[in-house]
Amino acid sequence: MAGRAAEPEVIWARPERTGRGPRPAYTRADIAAAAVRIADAEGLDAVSMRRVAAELGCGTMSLYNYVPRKEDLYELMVDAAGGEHELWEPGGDWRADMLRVAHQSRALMHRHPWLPRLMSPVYGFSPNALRYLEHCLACLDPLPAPYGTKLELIAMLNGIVTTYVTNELATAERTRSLPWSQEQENAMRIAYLGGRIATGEYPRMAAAFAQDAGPIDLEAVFERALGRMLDGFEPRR
Amino acid sequence: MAGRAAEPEVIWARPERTGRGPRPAYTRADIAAAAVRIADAEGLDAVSMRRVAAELGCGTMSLYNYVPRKEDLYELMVDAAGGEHELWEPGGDWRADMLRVAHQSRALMHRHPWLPRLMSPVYGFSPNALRYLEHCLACLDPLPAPYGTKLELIAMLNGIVTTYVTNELATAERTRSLPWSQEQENAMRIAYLGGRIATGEYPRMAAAFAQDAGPIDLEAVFERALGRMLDGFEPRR
DNA sequence: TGACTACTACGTACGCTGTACTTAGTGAGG
DNA sequence: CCTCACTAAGTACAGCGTACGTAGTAGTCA
Repeated sequence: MAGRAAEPEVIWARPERTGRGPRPAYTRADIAAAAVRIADAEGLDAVSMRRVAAELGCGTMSLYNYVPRKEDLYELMVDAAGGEHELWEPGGDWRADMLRVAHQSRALMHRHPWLPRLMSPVYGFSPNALRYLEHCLACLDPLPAPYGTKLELIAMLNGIVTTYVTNELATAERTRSLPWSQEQENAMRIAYLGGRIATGEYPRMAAAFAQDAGPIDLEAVFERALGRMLDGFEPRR
Repeated sequence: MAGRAAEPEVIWARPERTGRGPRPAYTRADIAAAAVRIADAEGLDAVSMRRVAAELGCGTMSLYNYVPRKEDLYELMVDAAGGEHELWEPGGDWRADMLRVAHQSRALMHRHPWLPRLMSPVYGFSPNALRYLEHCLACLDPLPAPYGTKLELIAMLNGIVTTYVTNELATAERTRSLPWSQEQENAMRIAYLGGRIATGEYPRMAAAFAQDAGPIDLEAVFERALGRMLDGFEPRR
C-alpha cells in the first residue's frame, strides 16, 4: 500500500497488443471471463493468480504478461461485469430511467456478489464504465440541471446501490452460511440484544425493537432509499 | 468463506474473562489499541496477527486466546474507533444534530482511514455501536416518524458517509502515493479521457468535461449529498 | 491439602498468497 | 538475415492465517 513506484499506469492506458513478437495466447476478455467464472462459483477469495492461470491453462507467471498487478485483474473483472449492463434508449422520464438503472445495477450485483467489494475505487474509467456513465447522462437529459449536478446524482445513486446491496448480501450470507436455522439465529441475536437492552442504557433501542419485530423487506427499504434520494434532485423545489 | 462451522459466535457474546486459570496478560482494549496503532501508522494491510502480537510483546498464537479469528480482531478495532465518537445532549433540532453526527463520523474516518474498509458488515452490535445507535435515535426524538423510518435514516446516513469518505480517501491516496505531481496526474487523466472522448462515442461526457474543468470541492459535495438525503425525511412533504 | 481441570502461553508446521527474477523461445521490422 | 521486443514459464522468497500439540498456571472441589 505504501511503497509502489515502478508502474502506476492504469491498465486501460496500455494497449492490449503491440504487434511485435509472438501473438498472445489469450485476450483480456478471456482472462476476465475466467476470473469472473471462478469468483461466481467459489467466491472472490478463490480468485488468485495461480487459480486464474490454471483455469486458463497457462503457467502462473505468464498471467503477469497480461496483468501487471492483481489489482488490474480486479479491474478487468469489474469491467467485464459492467459489460452486462443493458443500455436502452432513454424514454424521457429521468426518474423512471434512473430507477431502472438502479434496479439493473442491483440485479447485476446479486448475480456477481463479489462486485460491490471491488467497486470502492468508484471510478476506474474502464471502457464499460464510460459506456455506463454516458448512458446515465443520456437518461438525465430531461433533467434541467448542470452536468456537475447530474454527475453528483449518478455518484450518489451508485453509492446507495452499492451500500444497500452490500448489506443485502451480508444478510443473505449470514442466513445461508450458519449451521443453525434463521429462527435460531434471530433468537440468539434477540437474546444478546435483549441482554444489552435490559440494562436500561438503551431505552430508544428497546422501544424500536418493541415497536416492530417483524422481518424487514429489504427490497422495499432499497426502493424507499432510492425514492428519497431522487426527491432531493427534483427541480421544482 | 464457505465451510466455516465450528465457532460462529460473535465475539461480543463471549465474556472477556471467565475467572478460571491464570489471568490474561492483556485486555481486549489493549489488543484493539495495538491494532489501531499499527493500522493508523502503517495501513490496514500491516495489521497481521504476527504484527499485532509483536506490538503487544507476546507470541503470535497467544493472540488466538483472545481473538478466535482475524475478523474478530477487526471487530475490536471498529469498536475501539467507535468509542471515539463524542456523544452530546441532543438540542432539539434533529437535522442539525444528524449533520453533526455525520461530520463527526467523517472526521473519525479521516483520522482512521482503514475504518471504511472494515464497516461493510454494517451492524456488528458492538458495545460502542449500540451507544452510537442509541445516541442517533435520541437526536431523532423530535422527528415525528416511526422507529423503522428513523433506523432507515440512520442506515442511509452511515452509508453515505462511508461511501463519500471512501471516495475522498481514494482520491487523497492517489494524489499522495504517485511519484508525479497532481497536475501531471490530471494531465494524464485528461489525455486518456480526451482520447476516449475524441472518438465521439461519449458526447455528453465531452460536454460535461467541457462545462466545468475546475477542481471539485469534495467537502461541499459531501454536504450537498447529506442535505439532499435529509430532505427526503422532512415530515412536511 | 492435594487432585482436577479450565485456562493461558507459545513454538512448530502447513498450505496458501503475490510477485521478483531468470531463462528459453518466437516472430515481425529494419 | 539479424535483431530485439515480446511471450511463456519455472523457481524462489517472504509473508499470511491458523491447526495442532505441549507446557505451565491458578481457581475449584473432595
